[in-house]
Amino acid sequence: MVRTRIAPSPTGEDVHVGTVATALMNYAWAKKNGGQFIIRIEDTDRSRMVAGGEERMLQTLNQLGLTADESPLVGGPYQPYRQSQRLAIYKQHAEALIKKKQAYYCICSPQRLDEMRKKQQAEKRIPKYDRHCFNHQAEVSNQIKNGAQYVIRLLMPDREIVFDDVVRGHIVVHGSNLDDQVLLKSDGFPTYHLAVVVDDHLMQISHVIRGEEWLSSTPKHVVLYEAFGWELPVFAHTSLLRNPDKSKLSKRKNPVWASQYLAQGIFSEALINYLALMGWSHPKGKEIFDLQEYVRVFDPKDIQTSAPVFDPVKLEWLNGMYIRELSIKDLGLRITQYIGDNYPKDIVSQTIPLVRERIKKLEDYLPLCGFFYKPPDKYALDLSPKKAVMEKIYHALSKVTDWKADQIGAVMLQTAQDLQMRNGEFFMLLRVAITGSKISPPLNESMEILGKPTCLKRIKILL
RNA sequence: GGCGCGUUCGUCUAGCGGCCUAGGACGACAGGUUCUCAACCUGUAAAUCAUGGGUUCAAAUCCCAUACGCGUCACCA
Repeated sequence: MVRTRIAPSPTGEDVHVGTVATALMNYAWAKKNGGQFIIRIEDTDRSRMVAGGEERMLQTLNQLGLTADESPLVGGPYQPYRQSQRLAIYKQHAEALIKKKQAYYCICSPQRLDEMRKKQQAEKRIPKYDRHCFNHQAEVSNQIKNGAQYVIRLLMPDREIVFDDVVRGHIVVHGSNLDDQVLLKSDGFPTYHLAVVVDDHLMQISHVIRGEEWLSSTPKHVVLYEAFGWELPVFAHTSLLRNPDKSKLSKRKNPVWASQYLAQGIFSEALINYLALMGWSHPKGKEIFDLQEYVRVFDPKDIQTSAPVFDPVKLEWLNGMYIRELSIKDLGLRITQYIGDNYPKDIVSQTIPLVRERIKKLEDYLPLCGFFYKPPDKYALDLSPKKAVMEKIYHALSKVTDWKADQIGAVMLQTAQDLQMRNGEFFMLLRVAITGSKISPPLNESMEILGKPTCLKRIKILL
């Protein structure tokens, strides 16, 4: 049985696009194999919690179509799915490790640890816990009996730790390079390392697909699995998304919350499609495909080892492709939903065929089409020296009886000829007069939609 | 600094020892179309496959070293 999970921390405003990328792979692998995809909230760091972060994260993931079979929202056979509600389980497991002599109590104060590390660094040694408490266990248990605060540390074995990663291959790290990791904090909360191993095992997770940032701590997790006598899951460590300067994707250099892209009017299908292309490629070289198709062909073995740069330009191109694939009706629905109810629906729907090839995200609609709903408040060209031209246009237009794009076009062409103006120049003046902008949807069609009275009014005001 | 991972056009990538004088896509540029902008079509530039050594009849592909980048070294995840 394939069971995958993502284990995000609610330490941000929303779900990070990197988390979406790994969620996508986990989701696909579970679905491809008829298994389950689980969302577990890792809220063991109370100081970094962001209020409302969990709700927004879960909601955005849903919106993206990555719905979990088991989660804090829908529950499941291994609930609770929020680590803060599983404290007793971690404590019990940490203590079991003490009994097995694979972990020990430690009562060192933060100050002592701090001084120790400073000293080690000054001596250019690797900062590592010096096992002071391990070497004074009788004394330590005495103090704990008297109410001293304690943590539980893993006794890191002095041997090679090996495991296989689907993406990275065979990995060997020596235990002497690893610290005696704290498993249980003095506030009774587990650290990530304990909680992730205990939960992944208890929740029967078969494949751990997660970001590369976890690769260096995986040996610790392997030690834990072995200490508990549990079977290892399959590990696959994926590359991290990066900023253009190759640093880890960060807020400072890019929008990182998935909802920020959705808010621009990027479709969730396009975001998913784009993210799928980060560090993976379709076996047939396809660039555009839906989630279902991705599920069908995805395999963790095909994940790339190098870290891709997240490029919003290509995302926007992709979204443009999705926009153009939509029917006029469906795009109209999406745009209406995006811009809200303050715009007359009949006008909106008439403008859709004019903009479908011209926008890359829904956010682009209003800047391009605002003139349909209100007259220009400024003009991209100074039209005051062109009153004679406007006069001609006004008279020609007022004689049009059948207010249709081709009629308007014919009359305007004739007017340009009469004025002995080049078409380009003539239509540019007209365009700016009607829309205020040098860039607009096709003019004749736009004027048809605007209607004769409105167009005449917009010319007249310039006379 | 220790440990780990990585390195193919600006970017996403194909490539799995001969099909590679390295293919596709985005972007850029040029042209076509055109009343603008797009869309669409055609074309161009763009990668000494990080560098240096090996292995082999043959290497982008296998091995080693170096450089560079990234990650990680917390009672954060």
